[in-house]
Formats: sequence, structure tokens, C-alpha cells
Amino acid sequence: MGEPGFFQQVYEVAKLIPYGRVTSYGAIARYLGAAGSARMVGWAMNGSHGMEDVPAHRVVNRKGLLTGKHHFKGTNLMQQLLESEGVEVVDNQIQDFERLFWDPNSLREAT
DNA sequence: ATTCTGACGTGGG
DNA sequence: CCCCACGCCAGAA
Repeated sequence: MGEPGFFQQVYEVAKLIPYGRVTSYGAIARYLGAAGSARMVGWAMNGSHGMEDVPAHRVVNRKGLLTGKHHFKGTNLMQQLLESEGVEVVDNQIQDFERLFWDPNSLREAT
């Protein structure tokens, strides 16, 4: 079971994203040691469709833009999910992105 | 087997 | 701040 595939890794990390928080593809990629392969994270999320355990809507690009919103069922489903969690989104741009940004690498530091 | 794409990131101007 | 070009590597055709 738990095959540590790249996709599975991405899913596991995405599940760790706290409620009302967001992170970037690059942050996850770097956490997996695949810094530079941020594209793969997004590609992996492609297979996350149907996985409610994987909050793909909490994963955005490094600008805090909802680049992948077009891949959700609804055109603005991603934004709705984020706003549902208290994340303010305007014109596909997350407000206070730096404040809501959550870096998975912070897990390793564990204070 | 090859070729292209892709929900990104970084660097340079 | 913005825009352009390159790199990255796994999956799909």
C-alpha cells in the first residue's frame, strides 16, 4: 500500500495543509526534495480529482494566484472553497497570501 | 521507442 | 513592479 510515489507524496503533503491556509506547488516540491519540479506537483494534483482528502484548492502558485481553478469542476469552485474557509480571493488572487501561506517545510523544523 | 504538454519557479533585463 | 526565456521531469498520445 503506501507506495512512496511522487504523486502519493504530494497527496500526503496536501492533506497536511491546515484549514484556511494555502501553500504553493514549489513549496511542496521542495519539501519532497524535488525543488524545480514544481510542475510535477501540479500534474500530480491532476490525479487528485475525486480525492476529497486532498484539498487541491489550497494549493496555488507562488504568486497566490488560483492558476488551477480552471481545472476544477466549476469555473470558480476553487475560489468558493477557499472563501468557504475564510480565505479572501479577488480576481483569482488570494488576499494576504503571505499571511495565509503555509510552508510544509515548517514541519521539519518542528520549532 | 520518441515527442509534447503542463495546476511552476527562478533568473535576467 | 512587469515581461521574457529556460529548466524541470513525469505522464499521455
